[in-house]
Amino acid sequence: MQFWLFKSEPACFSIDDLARRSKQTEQWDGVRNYQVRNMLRDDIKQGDQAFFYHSSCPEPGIVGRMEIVKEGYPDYTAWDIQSEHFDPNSSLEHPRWFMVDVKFLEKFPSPISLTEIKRHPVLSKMLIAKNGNRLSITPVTQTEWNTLLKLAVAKK
DNA sequence: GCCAACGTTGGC
DNA sequence: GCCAACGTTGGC
Repeated sequence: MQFWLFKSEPACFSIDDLARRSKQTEQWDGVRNYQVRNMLRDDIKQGDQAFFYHSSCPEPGIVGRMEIVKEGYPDYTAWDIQSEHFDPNSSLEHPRWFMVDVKFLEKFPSPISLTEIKRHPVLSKMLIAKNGNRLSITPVTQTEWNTLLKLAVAKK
């Protein structure tokens, strides 16, 4: 099993939104970055787990945990001319963009803030802690995953 | 294929 | 709202 961190702006889609979805499951659509596309298409597998990160908000940080329930498949919003994610260069024969389905697992009683991550000896090496990082999905190591989970429990 | 200009992300 | 950092675009 591999671990990931998925960013989302809570004003757009928050962990509470995910928890309220039917079956607490939602497609992670709208990714329009090639590095992240490659991860969605090739690397992220069913059964992998991911942290849910809230960005561009008063307190950016990790707010919970989810599971990948469906592996990469074409992001059909790219074919929808009405969608804000429409891309005329993505065709049915050669889909350019991919998405996965995620399922809510838990919301942490208290979020792990970016500030906390940045000053933590282990976590400060995470991509999320580097400014200018543009990737909306990043891999998380086993060590980082365990450390973050322990932090989440400790804050209960 | 280079690279300057531009657009976007995202923390502060 | 500012701006640093990065990705993308497009002229050459």
